[in-house]
Amino acid sequence: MDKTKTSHDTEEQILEAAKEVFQQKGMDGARMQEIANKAGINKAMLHYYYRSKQLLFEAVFSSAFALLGPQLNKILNSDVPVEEKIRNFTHNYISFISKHPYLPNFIIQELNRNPKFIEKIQKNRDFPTLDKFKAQVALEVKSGVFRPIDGEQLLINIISLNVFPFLASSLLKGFLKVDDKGFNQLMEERKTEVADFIINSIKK
Amino acid sequence: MDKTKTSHDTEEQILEAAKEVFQQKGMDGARMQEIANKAGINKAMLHYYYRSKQLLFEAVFSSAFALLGPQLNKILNSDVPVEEKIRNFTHNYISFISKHPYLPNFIIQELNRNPKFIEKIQKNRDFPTLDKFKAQVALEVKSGVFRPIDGEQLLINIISLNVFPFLASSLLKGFLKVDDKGFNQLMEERKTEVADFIINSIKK
DNA sequence: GTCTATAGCCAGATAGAC
DNA sequence: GTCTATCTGGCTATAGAC
Repeated sequence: MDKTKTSHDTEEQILEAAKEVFQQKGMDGARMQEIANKAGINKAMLHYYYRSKQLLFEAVFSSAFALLGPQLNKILNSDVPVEEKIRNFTHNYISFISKHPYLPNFIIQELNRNPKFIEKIQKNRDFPTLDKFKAQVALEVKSGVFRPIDGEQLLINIISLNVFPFLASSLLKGFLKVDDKGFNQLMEERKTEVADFIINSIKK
Repeated sequence: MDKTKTSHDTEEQILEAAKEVFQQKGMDGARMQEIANKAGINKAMLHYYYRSKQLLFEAVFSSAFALLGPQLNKILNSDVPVEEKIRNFTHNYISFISKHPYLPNFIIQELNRNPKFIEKIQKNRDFPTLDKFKAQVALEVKSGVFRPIDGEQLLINIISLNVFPFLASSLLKGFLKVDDKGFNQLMEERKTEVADFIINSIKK
């Protein structure tokens, strides 16, 4: 057990604990003490490794955002037809969410709080590009398979239908008067319902 | 200018200022000082009228939530066909949002932070009910006008498509690489695009 | 009802021993 | 690298004069 190994472990434990707390409580609601407790170390160590709450937060935010790129690239830049992309994305999204339940809400919330984060992240090399997806959609429209629809609007629709219900789960649970079990049931049905809904709409 | 009038004005000014600050910053990020400044009065007055930050927050939250009921009742309980409800709701939602830009995000965020709020609000007498809408949809399905679709799922879809883009505006702006102007243009197009998208999907 | 001044607390950050 | 103890500032809330 050399020093490097120990250092690496502690740093990693802090980041894990910080992810949990920041993603559930947000920047303003998070407490350094809670992160320290969850990491099983002292509050002073947080500052030793990350200097300040702000810097620790940014480390968490960047690593959270980095998970989104691959998800979106799946739908944008893979080599399959649009229809299959939609089915894949819709079906896979629930399992992604169950691994990272607080992630979409966290990202959207903190991005609204501080929109300049987006600039930083756009410069990232694996930031997803829309060109391929838009070209695919345009081709399907031109060849008469799809009704006329803008690729960007379609993409907004796909993301909206998949992401929103999890963002607003509390609201929907209250509104539809279902408990956790009932809500999960509805989401399970959406694995196929959403893709059908989209494809019914765009196909001629 | 009697005392009652003065009192009423001050209380109202505080609530207005509190709405702005709480809806932009959330419970944790809001500062009583900022609310006082915005209301043009002293910090002590906030406590004089509302006792604590928590109670002031709850006043803001309740009044924000109360705006949602009428919006949803429009689509759920008016006496027009489903198709028309969808067009009306979709078209009207943007002008509603432009009056209350931070409202949906605020409600969803704070509801996630503290899900017990929903219980309080469900007891409200004008809490929207889904029965009529679900019956209408079921009838259209039975008579063969709509393809088979569950009313609850359709409702989730309608809300998702309309609300999400505004919730995630920062994310979408960065992602689609558009500025405020370009984003507003996209949202303007959605006034008709979203309704078409939904109706194309559900109509046989 | 409205203000100024301040109490009291809590959280982020640091000093310094080991 | 890790800890305990402490500083410092900022925020909610209240006391008390007018």
